[in-house]
Amino acid sequence: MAKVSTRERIVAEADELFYRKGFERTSFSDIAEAVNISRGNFYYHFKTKDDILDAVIQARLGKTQVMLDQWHARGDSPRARIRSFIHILIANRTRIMQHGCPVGTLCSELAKLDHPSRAEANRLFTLFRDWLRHQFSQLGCSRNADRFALHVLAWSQGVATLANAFHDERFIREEVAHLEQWLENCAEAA
Amino acid sequence: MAKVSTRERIVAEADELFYRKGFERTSFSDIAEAVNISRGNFYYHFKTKDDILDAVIQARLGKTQVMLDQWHARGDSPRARIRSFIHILIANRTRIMQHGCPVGTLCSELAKLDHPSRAEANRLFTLFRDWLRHQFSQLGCSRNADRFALHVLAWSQGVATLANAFHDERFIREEVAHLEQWLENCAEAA
DNA sequence: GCCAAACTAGGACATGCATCCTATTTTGTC
DNA sequence: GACAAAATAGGATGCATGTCCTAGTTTGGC
Repeated sequence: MAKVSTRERIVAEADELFYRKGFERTSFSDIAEAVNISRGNFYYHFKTKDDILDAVIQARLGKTQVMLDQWHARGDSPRARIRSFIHILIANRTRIMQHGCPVGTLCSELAKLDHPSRAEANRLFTLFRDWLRHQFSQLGCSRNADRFALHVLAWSQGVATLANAFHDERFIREEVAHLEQWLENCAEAA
Repeated sequence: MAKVSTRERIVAEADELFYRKGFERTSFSDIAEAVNISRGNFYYHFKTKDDILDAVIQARLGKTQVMLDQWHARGDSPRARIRSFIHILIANRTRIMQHGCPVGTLCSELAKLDHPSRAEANRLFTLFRDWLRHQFSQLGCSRNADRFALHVLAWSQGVATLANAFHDERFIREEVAHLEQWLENCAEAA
């Protein structure tokens, strides 16, 4: 059965709404309505809106870690794992074109709000960064591992931002191909 | 004298505040306080908050066009002009690390809000895109001009997003150097 | 100097929001 | 089945915000 707790449902719906509408634009009523509970009940599970944000960030961190672990469990090569990362852009293209990158847009929004949880949200970036760095190291790019990691991360972010603005799927595919090509050659360049 | 009109001051302060705090987070009171006029006076100049946003976008479009024109007036080569574009990242690095790219963050925010002025804000991207495409054409990359334009734009966006998250100036400089290097070679690759 | 038009001030209003409070229902345990 | 604890409902509260309104002040053309 594995009944989903109310708390988990709140976090899941908040996650989705924060992604689609942004953190600030999402009200308690929005989430309560989505979860189908009363607004008052809410405060039994979370004291403040910021608490929900924290829970959402933790949930995203957890889900991301699970995803990365799964890629490792498949026994792929480091290069294939990096390719998996790049391919998130393709897999999630529809939503990225609609709402941008979940990580990038959240971090940008919290930066503008100068929100206390900003640092915690940035850990989502750090998680990918560290993971990518590790893959590049295993690929034999130890010296440039962190630079390459940031490079791939930045590239993905840029693609997501523009894909969101221009709603352009072809652009995503072209840039992904371009980035994959770079990935094939980067080991030698190192 | 060239006395600055109240309207112009409103637009200038709103521009700045929208950049620093985001559109939604910026209230009428914030702008009124910054301009040093009463909240009521405001509505003599702008009927709604959205009207101010439109004015800000138009102002940004105008300023951007002026900047591009100036680069042309200097008589630089197309490649040097593209380099000028890339160097915005360096010139504005402090603010980018604090608040991100003014264009990217605005477009992202309006996308999340599903705001009517979203398309108009995207014209800021289009302005750069068309201009970059033109430069690449003159560089002899006609076939890939638009692809390259989008590529440079995306790259810059990605750098701005990560620089904002990680507050990392060295990263900006490295990526700019990297991008300049790409620029030197892209004509041949075309 | 007069007068209409441009401009400014500041309070009023309705709305939406995060948060709080209290009363009621459900659930787990003995 | 009793009872405490967990969970839920929904109204109350206070505050900030966008918008409106009306009354006062300044300014430019004659």
